[in-house]
Amino acid sequence: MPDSRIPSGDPPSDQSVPKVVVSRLSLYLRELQRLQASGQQTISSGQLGALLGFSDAQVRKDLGFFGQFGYPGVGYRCDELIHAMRDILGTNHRWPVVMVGAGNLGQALLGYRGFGRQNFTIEAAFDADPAKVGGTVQGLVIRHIDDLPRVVREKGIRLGMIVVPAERAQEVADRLVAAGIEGIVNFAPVTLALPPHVQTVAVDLAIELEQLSFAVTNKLAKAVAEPPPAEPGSG
Amino acid sequence: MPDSRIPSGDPPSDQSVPKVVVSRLSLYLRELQRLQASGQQTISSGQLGALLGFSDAQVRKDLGFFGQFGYPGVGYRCDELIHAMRDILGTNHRWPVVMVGAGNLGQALLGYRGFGRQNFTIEAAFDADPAKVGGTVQGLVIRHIDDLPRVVREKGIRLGMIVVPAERAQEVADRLVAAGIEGIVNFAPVTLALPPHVQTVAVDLAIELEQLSFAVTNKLAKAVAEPPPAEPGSG
DNA sequence: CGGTGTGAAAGTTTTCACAGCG
DNA sequence: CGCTGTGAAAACTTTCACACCG
Repeated sequence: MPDSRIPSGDPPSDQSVPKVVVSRLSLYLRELQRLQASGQQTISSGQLGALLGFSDAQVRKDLGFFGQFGYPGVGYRCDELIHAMRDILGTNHRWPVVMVGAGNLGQALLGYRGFGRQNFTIEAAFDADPAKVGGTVQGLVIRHIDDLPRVVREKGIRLGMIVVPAERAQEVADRLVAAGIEGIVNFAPVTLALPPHVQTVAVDLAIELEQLSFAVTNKLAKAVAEPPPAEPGSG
Repeated sequence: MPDSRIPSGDPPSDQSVPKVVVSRLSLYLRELQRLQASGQQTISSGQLGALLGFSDAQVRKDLGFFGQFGYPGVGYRCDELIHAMRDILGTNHRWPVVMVGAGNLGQALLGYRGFGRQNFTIEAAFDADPAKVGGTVQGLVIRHIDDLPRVVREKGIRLGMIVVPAERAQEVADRLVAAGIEGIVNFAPVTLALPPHVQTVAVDLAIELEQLSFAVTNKLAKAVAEPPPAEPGSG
C-alpha cells in the first residue's frame, strides 16, 4: 500500500485527503448532530476537539481539506457544518444497501435504527439457505442470493454488507462485485480479494476485542478524551 | 492526541509500539491461523503481506517491534508465529467478558462464534429492562444491571461490551468503570468520557457505511472539476 | 539463492504559532 | 478579544536497500 490517500475531485480542493481525516469527519459529524439536537448553535474547534479527544488544530486542519466553514471569533455554525459534512461524506442523499447473510448478526443489523439516521436503508436481504429464503425479518422478506443481480440493477444499489460465515465471504463478495456493487462492508473475519475499483471497510468483532486485550494487558496510558465538566477554567 | 504510541514493558523492547502496528498484528494473526488450518507450515513476509495488501518490509518492521521470529531464507513458521502473536496480543489465555444491553444487536453478539475462536467468552449479559431480565438468550440468563459489580468481582472480569442505545451508553460506561472494568468495546454511536486508565475501542456501524459512502462517491468523481460554490465562512 | 532484520531515506500526519478577521 | 485558516516545524510511519544467514 503505497498511499493511504484518496483521489478526490471535490470543488474546494483537487488534493487528496488522508483516510484518517475522513474517519474523523464522521466523528465530527456525529458530535455535531448531538450538539444540534441539544440546541447548541455554534461550536469552536477547541470545544469540538475536546469532546472527541483531538486538538483544536487537528479539527481545523481536517476541515481545511474541504473548504472554509468557520467564522473567526465565533467558531462553526452547527447546522451549516453538518450540512457541509454530509455533502462531503455523501450522506445528504439516501443510500439503499443490500445485505447478504440473514443469520444472527444479519437479522440484528436489519433491526438497527442507527443506519437510517445517517440515510442508509437496507433495501434487500439475501441468503442461500432455503430455510431462510421467503421468511420475513424486521418486515423485510429474505430473498435467494440468485436474485441479487436483478435487485441491485432494478434498485440502483451501490453498497453491500457481507454478514455470512468466513468460509462463504469471498464467494459472496465475488457475486456482489459481479452484480455491480461498488462498496462493501465486510463483517466476516477474512480479508477479501477484490478489484481495485471496489471499496471495502472491514469490521471484525473478535479483532476489536483483541485490540482491547493488548491495550489492557500493556496498561496503555491514554492521554486523551477526558471531556467531563470537572475542569473549571481552562484558561 | 500528543501521541498514538503505547508504553510497553516487554522483554524484547522497551520501546513504544504504534497503535496501527497492533491493529495489523491482529490481521497477521487471523491470516496465519487460516494458513495453519490449511496445512501451510511456513510463510514469508512477502506472502503474508500480499494476502493483506501490505509490503514485505511493513510486515517485517511490524514484527520487529516485538522480537525476532523469522528464519532467513525460509520465512516464519506458522505455529511459532501464531503462538508469539497471541502472547503479544494477550489471547493465549481466556478473557471472560461482560455485555450490557440485550437488544437485537446484543443478542446477536451472544451467538457470535468468532469470539470464542480468539479466546473471548461472554460470561454474563445485563440489561435494565425488567422484561428482559431473567430471560435466556443463547443459553445465557440475562441479569439485572445492578448485579454487574458483584459478577465482575466474582468472576474477575476485565473487559466489557456496551450494546445499549446511545442515550444510555455513558451511564453504562460509568457503571462498568465503577465495577472495575478496564477495557470497553462500545457499539453505541457516542464518544464516551472515560478515565485515562480505561481502554476503549469504538465500533459505529453507521460510520462504517459512511466511510464507504465517501470512498465510493469520490472514487467515481474523476474529471468533474466544477467551479467552487460561494462558501459562507471567512473567505 | 531466497529470505530476515534493520539503519537510513522518503513520505505522511500532527502540532505549533501567528496573521487576520468580526 | 476569541477564534479561524494556514504555512512551517516537528513527529511519526513507511519504504528502501543492503548486510547477513542457512
